[in-house]
Amino acid sequence: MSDTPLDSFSQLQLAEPLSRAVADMGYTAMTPIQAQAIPVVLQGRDVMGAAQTGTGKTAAFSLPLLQRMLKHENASTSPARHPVRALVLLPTRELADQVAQAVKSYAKHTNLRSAVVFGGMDMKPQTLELKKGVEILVATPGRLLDHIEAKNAVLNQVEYVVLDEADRMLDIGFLPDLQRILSYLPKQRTTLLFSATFSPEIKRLASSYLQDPVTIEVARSNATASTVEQHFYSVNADDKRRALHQVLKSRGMKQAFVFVNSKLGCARLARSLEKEGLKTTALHGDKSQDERLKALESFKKGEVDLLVCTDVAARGLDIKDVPAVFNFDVPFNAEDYVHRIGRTGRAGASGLAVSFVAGSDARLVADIEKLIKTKIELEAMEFEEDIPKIREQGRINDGRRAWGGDDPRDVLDTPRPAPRPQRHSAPRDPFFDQPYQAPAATEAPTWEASAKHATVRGISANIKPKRKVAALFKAVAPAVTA
DNA sequence: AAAAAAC
Repeated sequence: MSDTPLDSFSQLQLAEPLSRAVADMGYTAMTPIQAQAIPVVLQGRDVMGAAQTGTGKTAAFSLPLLQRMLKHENASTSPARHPVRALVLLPTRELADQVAQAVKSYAKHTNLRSAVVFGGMDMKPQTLELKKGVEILVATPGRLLDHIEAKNAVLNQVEYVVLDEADRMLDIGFLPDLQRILSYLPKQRTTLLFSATFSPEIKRLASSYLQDPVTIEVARSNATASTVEQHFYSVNADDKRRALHQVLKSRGMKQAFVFVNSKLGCARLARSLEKEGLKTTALHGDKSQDERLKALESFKKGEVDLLVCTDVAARGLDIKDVPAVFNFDVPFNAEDYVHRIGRTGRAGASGLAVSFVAGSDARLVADIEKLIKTKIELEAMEFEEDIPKIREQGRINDGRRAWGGDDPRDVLDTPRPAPRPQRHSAPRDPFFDQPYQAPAATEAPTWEASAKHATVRGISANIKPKRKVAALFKAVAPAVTA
């Protein structure tokens, strides 16, 4: 190989059917991960590849694999005319679907066949395709094991394995299935791991699955794209929905991902945002696969503006031109923050990532700060509808609690009165079923009340417009962790 | 604290 780095696909001298496919897609220049990974994979080496979200990892492994499969005919004397030679594993069904489509388009001028199998869909059509024979199989782990055990998929000829979102595939929830799948594969093979995030522990674990790997790290692993503008607003849990409305309006944003930590919370939020007049759909793992694919499709087509979702949508989904990502809840894992906000600002586009931070999220925000090695400034959210009121009363403090935390009684462990039993059948969840209504001016909390709240936890009642996470954490942590 | 992945 020459010492000058390659930067265009034409320099790779890919087989004609592949360079034609690349040209069809309008690609000319390679991204850094592609420029570095493709030549290494072409040499047949194992790879652990880390690159920021949205920088073309799929092409970085698909193209050289296809190239090698074209150049090196399967020499085995297997009775199967089309044994599975390459296996690509992914942690979610939607992602498997997406990667399968990409592989298909790169392979469209070749004779290589590909198929995708994932759960939630009828086994039969997948079985038929597998029986016809495919060289490239894209799959999620559970359904693949079903097919292996039903002898629909025979993997003893596999030459290449790709674990996309590798750190997720190696985490505790997936590892048992993954190990079982790998036990069906030949020991002698090429293994490729790709992700935007690799923790040191995962790197160590990963290396036990690789033979003499080449580590490729484009930018720092765990880095967020520099084109994404990130904000963290300290918002009372009850104010998150109107904060969402306000940011969308003030930034003139139309489409956005809205991430929520639980499936139930996801369904509820989607429902109330819909009632509040936003075109919304929900994507989470309690929906049928049919509904999941439909939700994603309608978001892609722009039929809905908001995709309210759980972390099922955090990784890999490549939807063009989504301008914003909201973390309605701060994610439990800092890695997921990197992946979530990676849904915007893809392929060099600009993007906005807004996270709503409640008081009990201080630790999570500190974790994110550490992972992305970036100082996070917590910002106060000023609501437009409150500004006249604030002026009129001649105060800057609008009476909201100094940190957007849970009820202070929770923190202080004060017993609360039991909720009144409902006499009549009430809506299942009054809070989420009601559209947000601005409180009447007379109901505005007094300054005294706010000062009392604030002194209770030792934070100045005068909210500074920007506060550091560290300060917040220091103030809140003892009470929360106690 | 949850989600994801098989029926």
